[in-house]
Amino acid sequence: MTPHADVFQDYRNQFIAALAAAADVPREDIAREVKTADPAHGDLQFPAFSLAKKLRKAPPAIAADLAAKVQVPGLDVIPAGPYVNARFAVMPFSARVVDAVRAAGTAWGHNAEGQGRTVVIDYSSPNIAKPIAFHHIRSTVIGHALANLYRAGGWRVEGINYLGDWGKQFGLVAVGYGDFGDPARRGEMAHLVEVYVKANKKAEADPAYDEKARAFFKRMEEGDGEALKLWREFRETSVEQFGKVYARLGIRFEHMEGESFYQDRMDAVIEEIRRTVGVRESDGALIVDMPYAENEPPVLLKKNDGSTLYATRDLAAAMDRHARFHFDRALYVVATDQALHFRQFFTVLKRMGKPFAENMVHVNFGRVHGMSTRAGQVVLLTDVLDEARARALEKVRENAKAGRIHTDNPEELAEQVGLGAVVFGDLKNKRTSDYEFDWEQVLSFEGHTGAYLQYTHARACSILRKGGGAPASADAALLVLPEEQAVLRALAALPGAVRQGIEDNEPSHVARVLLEVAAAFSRYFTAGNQDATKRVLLDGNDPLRHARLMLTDAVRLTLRSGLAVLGVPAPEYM
RNA sequence: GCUCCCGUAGCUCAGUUGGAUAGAGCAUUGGACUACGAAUCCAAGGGUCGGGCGUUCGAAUCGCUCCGGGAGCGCCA
Repeated sequence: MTPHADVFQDYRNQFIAALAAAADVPREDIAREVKTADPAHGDLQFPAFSLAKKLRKAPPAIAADLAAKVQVPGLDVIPAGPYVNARFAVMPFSARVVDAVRAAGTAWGHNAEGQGRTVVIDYSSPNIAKPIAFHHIRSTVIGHALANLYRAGGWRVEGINYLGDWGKQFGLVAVGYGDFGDPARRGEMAHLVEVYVKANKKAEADPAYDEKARAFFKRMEEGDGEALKLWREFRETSVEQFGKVYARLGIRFEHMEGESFYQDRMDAVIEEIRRTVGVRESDGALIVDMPYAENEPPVLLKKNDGSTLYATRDLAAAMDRHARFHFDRALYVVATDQALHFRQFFTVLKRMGKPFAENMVHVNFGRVHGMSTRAGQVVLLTDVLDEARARALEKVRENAKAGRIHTDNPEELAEQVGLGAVVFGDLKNKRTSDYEFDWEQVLSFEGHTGAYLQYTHARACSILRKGGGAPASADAALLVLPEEQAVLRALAALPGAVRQGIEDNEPSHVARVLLEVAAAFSRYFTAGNQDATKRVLLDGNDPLRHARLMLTDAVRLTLRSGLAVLGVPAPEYM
């Protein structure tokens, strides 16, 4: 990784430096204003309005003046009204992009800025014994992509699956098991979920039943052997099931933990809070004694029966994680619903005098709406993945029959395509926006979907196979077609998307760039249908053929690299 | 009721943190396979950026307000 692999950023920095020197103002004043331009105008634009007051001149005059002074090799600078526009000259731009991509290979887009820093990412973290519905895909897939993203940024990543394996919901399952349980289906996750749903419903209607569940959990906290034995068994069943889904998604956590991990530290944590912030009793419960906004609920550490709550366990876990990993950043990939909890939880840590609380972030995401179910039940994640695989398989068979593809393992390919559709479907939008669940949309392989990226990647691979692979060297100066220049610009955007993705904890930045790459390359290779001179695989030993193969290889590498970050498989045939 | 988030094409969403004529996909209509594989591409129609007021050279983006939707608001996680 050379420090200047981000070609786009290099040009931008040079443009800024030249403008600052020409206008005799601090670089920061210019840097704020320089944007990527509409392709019709160029690659970079600087609106001169902000200098008008300082220089006491009209913006168009400033732009004209600056344009005359700014000289950067490889950058064509043109004044246009109040704007100073700049366009990358075909050379050296083309050569720099192609060289950078091929030097980095499948690590294209990566950087080393996080070197020596550690991020802890709490993601997926399902609640054991609660329904594992489709919406769990969000924390899992976003967290996984973030883990990959930070690794691509040079960070040390400690991914933690922090199971919700402690709390009243276990009491509900245990008590409910007596009434609704089927011993023959004892080891089935789906059965546990059924029991939970029924017990939860009953508890909502009957306070006495809820009380029984609470009492069971209290027994767990007191170390009751029989209660813990049942808990251990249910936990085991759930973890086993989760493992299958994670394997399918290609996810491996550095740490598999759970709230139960901290049960024996509750007293010490509460004692520390008592010493630093203060605690007090309220309606029989133990709460953190600090100012609360009107209408804001207090942070509860213990219920009136003495058992603990998740806030208490989260506090213990946070301190433990900092002690273990000395993190520079800690992410909690959890739905927006829990915003209040995290705000309070971080506030308590700050009041306890923990500076690391400043580096903790609630990476929130929106809800999944409209989960209209087929049989009136929750939509399970595995159901969606199965359905996606089934639909992809139809398409694979169809294409194989038509002679378009040859694969010796249609099932595996279908699984990859189905997975790509579901995973990418979740990651392509900003994580904070709500998610509209729609079978047709989630399972779609047409348009700008996961399959689109995979297809484009497979096509690039196909062209390379037919063309005898990527050449050792070629002349990038020959890549003068507008279609080729558009592809190059898309490729050059990946490093910026990775950096921005880390800054915003937002995988969709990478997803968007990949769509741009695929769209630009798709336009390019279908242009060859109409106009044979635009094809990659020209006859003979044409230098242009070499240059285009090299470009195709760069596309292939960019898609592979980006898809890997998103956790989407990239098959070579499709 | 209070707090926070959201409202952009018929539908699902982008919109470079205040910059030039608001963009994609789906759906609709028309077109491109004897072709580097059509899970693709091209074209067309479709917009008072929820309404109003304001801030300034400039607003989908910032502020105020109204309308509409969502979430959270003590012993669940």
